[in-house]
This record gives sequence, structure tokens and C-alpha cells, in this order.
Amino acid sequence: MAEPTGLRERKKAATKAALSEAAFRLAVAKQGIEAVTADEIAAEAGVSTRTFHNYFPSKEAALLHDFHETTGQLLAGLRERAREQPIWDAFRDATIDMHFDQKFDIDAMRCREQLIHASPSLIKEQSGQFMELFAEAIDIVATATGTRTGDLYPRLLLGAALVTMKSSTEHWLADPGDRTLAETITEAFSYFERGITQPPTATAA
Amino acid sequence: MAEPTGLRERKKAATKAALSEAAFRLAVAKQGIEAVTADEIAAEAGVSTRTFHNYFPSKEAALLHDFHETTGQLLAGLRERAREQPIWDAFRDATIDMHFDQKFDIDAMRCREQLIHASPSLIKEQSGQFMELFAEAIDIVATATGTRTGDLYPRLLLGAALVTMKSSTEHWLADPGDRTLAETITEAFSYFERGITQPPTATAA
DNA sequence: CAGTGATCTTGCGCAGTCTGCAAAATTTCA
DNA sequence: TGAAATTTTGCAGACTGCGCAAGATCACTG
Repeated sequence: MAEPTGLRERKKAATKAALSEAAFRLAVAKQGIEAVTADEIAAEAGVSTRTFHNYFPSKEAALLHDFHETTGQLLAGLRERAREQPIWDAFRDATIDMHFDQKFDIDAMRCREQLIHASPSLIKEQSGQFMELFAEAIDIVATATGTRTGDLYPRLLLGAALVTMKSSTEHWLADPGDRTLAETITEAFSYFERGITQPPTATAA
Repeated sequence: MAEPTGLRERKKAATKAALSEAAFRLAVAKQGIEAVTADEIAAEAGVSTRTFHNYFPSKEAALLHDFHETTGQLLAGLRERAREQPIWDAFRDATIDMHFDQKFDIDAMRCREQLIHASPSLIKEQSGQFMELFAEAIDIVATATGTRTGDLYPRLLLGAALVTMKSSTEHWLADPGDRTLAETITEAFSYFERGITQPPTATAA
């Protein structure tokens, strides 16, 4: 039951990817996911509408499939790192190690960001996935900081970390300037080490 | 065009409130918003289904009506305060000034929190409203900190503030202990003044 | 207080989502 | 090759959410 890697598994993964890509293509072409129907996505991927809904509960979920997988990997990375370094560093390094800038096409990411930003339903879907991530990560944070899941501190820390992950990536994507993604992430996480309350002595642009 | 306060306005507000309350009542009775239909909510409030959708785009929105109004008021309070005190203090005090503990019934709030927590669709809806709040508040934060809307810093600050608002209120609601809501909020906001990275020297419980 | 314009409510239709179910089609493995 | 397991598919059904036009209600003026 480890990794069958049979034909079956590969086909399922391929179908899922095809559906996700179809959703993306159509959303770009029609300038918004609302203008795309589940029927169209299924047709574009060469499966029936019913099959589409076997893979994804909604077209929004299909479009954000990569994101969802990414959060899963990040969670795994975080779990590893949380055992051997401070939790804040673990978040930062796990985020950097995802290498979004190398794994995905930058223009496609920008495009996807625009689609999300312009669609209430996609914003909700993505936010929902973040909350899911929150729920899955809170135990890790509580354990790492010697607090309990219900305590205020781990929740604030985790919330801050997720906000930092999302904001830094988005910011770099919108305007990389002359910095690498890793640098931007590092900078963002460092804001919280001395307190976010007071603006940094205006070095940044 | 200031405040007509005519019969019409009052009736509309009453209908909206009635629908929202009906949604809440039914969701509680049926142990979850998913088990409630728009038809039932409309019937419970004594209007047609079509009218329900004139007021709210979804049953989730109806249930979170109070929350949505609250964020509007908080935004107004923040705008005021941001002119005369540091932005972080402005967030904290604006949050405290909402007096959730006095304006709403505590048990009802707990009940609502449970409903939200148990429902993916409600989590998404609420997250979406937070993102809306984010979009509406980012200009205030940028202005107050002498940065630009697209900069990283104001986004991190705002994100941290929203997380703090939400987490502190939820935490207090789940277990007030011997503290007032205002005290819990103050404590939560203070975490970020010295850096959230390192746990506080274990004074808290 | 009648009349007229503005606004709100309602029913109907329609496109679309999402799920359960059972019959094909396909893959796996002995 | 021949079951057994799994996937795909069509179909039916409940529900959402919105446009439209007709009817009901409210507001304002003379």
C-alpha cells in the first residue's frame, strides 16, 4: 500500500492535473472563473461533467489544485523542521524551500493571482484552504512553543506566519524588483522578530 | 439623503434582521447551516424565497450579517483613530470599543462560533469577509505608516492586526477565564509589540 | 387625502452546482 | 483469460442565485 504507481494511479493524477489546467486555461481565456462552467472544464479535459465532480467539488477547487498540493508539502516540510529549529525559522525556511519561483512559471502565477484577486469565489476558496492549513498546523506550533492548541500565543504566531507567507509571495510576484523570492520571504519574516508595531526605519521601498 | 428613517428604511432593516435571525435559529435547530435551505429561512421570516435573495446572496451571508455590520463599524472607528494615534493602538482600541461582550449575547456568540467552525462554507464566507476588510483597510494602514499600499510592511501589519482581532475574540469566547474581553484583546495586541517570534517568558496560561 | 412616482415584493423561468445511484467501461491480478 | 476491484458516465433530483415583469406598498405633493 506504499506506492503502487500502477497505471491506475498515474491516470488519476493525470486526469486531475488535466482538469486543473483546463480550468486555468478557460478562466484566463474568459477573463474570470465565473464565466467558466464545470461542463466546459470537463469537456476541455475530455471527461464527463460527472467525472469532474468526482475529482473536485467545485471549479474553484480545480483552479486552486496546485495551491492545495503546495500547502500539503509545506506542512510536511514544517513538521520536519519544527523538530530541529525554532518554529519561526521553520516557517520561513519551509516557505523558502518550496521554491515557488522555480517550480512554477512566473507569468502563470501572476495570471493566477489576478484571477483570484478578481473573483470573490476564488478569494473565499483560497481563504478556506488557508484556514484548513491553520487547523492542520496549530498542533505543530503549540507543541513547538510548549503551549496548548487552545492558547492565544500559538494562534497568533501561526496566523502571523501564514499572513507572512502569503503576503511576501504575493508582493514578490507583483514586483520582484531586484530581489529573489527567498530574500523577500526572509525580509518579511524578519519584520516580526523585533515587533511589527513600529515601521522599520524606512530602508525599504 | 442623510437619514430618512422613513417607514421603508425601518421595514427593510427589520426584514434583513429577521432573515438573519431566522437563519441563525434554523441553523442552530438543525445543527448546521448545510441542513437549512433558503426556502426555509424565507418561510421562517415570512417572506418569499426571492425576497430572501434580494437581501442576501446566500444563506451563509445571512448568518454572518451581524459580523459584516461589525466590520463596517470597526473600519469607521479605525479611520477615526488612525488620525490621532499609532496604527497598532488604533486597531487595538477600535477593536475594544466594539464591545462585543456587551452588544451581543455571549451564549449566542459561542453558538454562532460553533456553527461557523463546523461548516466549510461558513468558514469560507467569513474568511472572504475578512479579505474584504483587508482590502478596505489597507489604504488606512499605508497612509498611517507612511508607506504605499503595495508595500510589504503595511500588508504584514494589517494581516497581523486582523489575525489578532479574530484570535483574541475567539479565544476569550472559548474560555474567558477571569479576564475581560478588553484585557484579552490588549494582551493579544501586545504580543506583537516586542516580536511574536519568541514565546513570552511563560507568564500566561 | 387622493394621486403619482419611487421602491419593494413576488412568482416564474433559467442556467448552473453538486450529489446519489446504478450501469457500463477499464484496470488489476491471479 | 477471467473474475474482482475501481473508475467513468449518464440520469435524476434538490438546491442556488439571478433577470425580468407584474403587483403591492410607501413617500411626497398639492
